[in-house]
Amino acid sequence: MAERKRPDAGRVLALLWGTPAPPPGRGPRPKVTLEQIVRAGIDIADAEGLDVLSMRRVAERLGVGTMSLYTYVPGRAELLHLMYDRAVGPTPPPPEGATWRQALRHYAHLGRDLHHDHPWTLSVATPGLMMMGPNTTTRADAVYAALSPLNLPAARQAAIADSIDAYVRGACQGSGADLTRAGRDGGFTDPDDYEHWWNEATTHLTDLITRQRFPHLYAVWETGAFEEYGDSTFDYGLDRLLDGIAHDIADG
Amino acid sequence: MAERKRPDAGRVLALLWGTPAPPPGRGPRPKVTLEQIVRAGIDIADAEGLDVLSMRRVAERLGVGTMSLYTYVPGRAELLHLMYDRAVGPTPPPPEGATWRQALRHYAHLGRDLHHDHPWTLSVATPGLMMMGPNTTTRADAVYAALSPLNLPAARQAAIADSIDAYVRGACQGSGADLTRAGRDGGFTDPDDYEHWWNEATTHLTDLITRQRFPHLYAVWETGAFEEYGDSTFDYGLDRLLDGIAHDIADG
DNA sequence: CCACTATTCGGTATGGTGTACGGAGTTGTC
DNA sequence: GACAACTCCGTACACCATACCGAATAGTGG
Repeated sequence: MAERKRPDAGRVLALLWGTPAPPPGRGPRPKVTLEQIVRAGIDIADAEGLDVLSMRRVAERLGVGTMSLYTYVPGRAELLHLMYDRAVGPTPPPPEGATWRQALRHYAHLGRDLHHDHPWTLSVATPGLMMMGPNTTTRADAVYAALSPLNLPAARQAAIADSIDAYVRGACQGSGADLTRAGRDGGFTDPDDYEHWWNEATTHLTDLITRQRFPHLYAVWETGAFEEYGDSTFDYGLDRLLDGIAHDIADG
Repeated sequence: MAERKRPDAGRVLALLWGTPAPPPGRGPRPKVTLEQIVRAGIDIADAEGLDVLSMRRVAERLGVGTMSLYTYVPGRAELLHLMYDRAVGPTPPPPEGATWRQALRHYAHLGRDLHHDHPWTLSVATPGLMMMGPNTTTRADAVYAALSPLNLPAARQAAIADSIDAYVRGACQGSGADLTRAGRDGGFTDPDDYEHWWNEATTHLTDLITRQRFPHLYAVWETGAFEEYGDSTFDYGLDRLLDGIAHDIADG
């Protein structure tokens, strides 16, 4: 990585929102499209993780020279933004007649699915409005649409939406749950290698995390509760958060 | 980055938990200590972000050759683990006589402070037990100690602790709040540059995010609610989550 | 049809990265 | 004094993003 190049807000927004097919220009026929580049990037990141996603790799996969990509995309950082918005994709509506709470739960699950299917989104997401592409924006609008019947002050709506988003991101990132991802992030190519590493680590850890030194943690650890993180754990926290929000709204 | 080296669980755990001063061995006097290396890494990451933290930079700052670092640390990834546990540091206890809820809130704020003071911890944190150093473990034990009087099943305790941790991480990561960090992540060195970029971006965004296309998002956006993320927003979600947990516990 | 011009393609070069390897030098021990 | 263990670190390699620029291409105005 020899980055450090200042991004161009206008350019990346134009790419995110821009018309899909500019009229065929003057030079040689383009060998690839922006669409293909973004898709190739997503494929690589899905399969092998963000840190092997290099411009060379993308170009290779498309059968073009590395530098040709720069005709379509200002650089790697901007490509990541485009990938993110495309990975978000369209936002299916909540079931007909859903309450605000069911709708928020629905959108939270969409977020979880996104991070599950494309784990690299967790590393790209530097929130703020930096990367508000059309799909991301549409999804945000849907969330506020679900909240709007409640007639809450804007600041409260934002706080609610932010809280849920924070929980979803954090929960997906955390939890040694997805062993494949954890292994990949740790530098393993082969999941079996990771399995081995994990066993070795826990072996050493059992020598260190003893009942004497860490009694309370140990009590939970020895039940194996940490190895059972799954959808139900995700939903537990989400439902508590929604409970709390519902209670706040009812009071307020 | 030409990483892809499989980490060594035993080695990194030994470094994390190891005796601070091994007896002076046989060769030349060491010019640096592990302690100094870790501290230098933290200083650089705090000041300039994770992606300018290179082995060369660390060595430079300490006045040693780059490769000398590898005498003390197996590689960059392991250094990050060491930095993380040291950044966590000791865990001050909650106020005397605190309820479980006050204690959890206390620890959540400690987490927020960590991520605030050392934003790079958010990028390092690949949870799971990969990097359970002594400080991290101590903090986890403290959290379970706060929960233990409630006599909840282990799985429930884990779900509660995970939820709060998820929220804290997600909330710190999210929220365009910390402009300094956001700017640095975006590739800016000078905060003024970032300010300028931000203004340009919002100018363009106002053309795209219109009342017609995104009415609900627009309604919140136009109040300026998104620019006011701060401690109170963090606490809003945290308190909702704690409310929900309290309600769940009371129900049995 | 020709010249021009806008545009794409991509080779080369620069300055960065992590780290494998191995030699040089230093120190405690026998 | 010899040896062994240890630290330091120069060199080398593979990889990265990307600046720069020339070559090739195709539509357009004359």
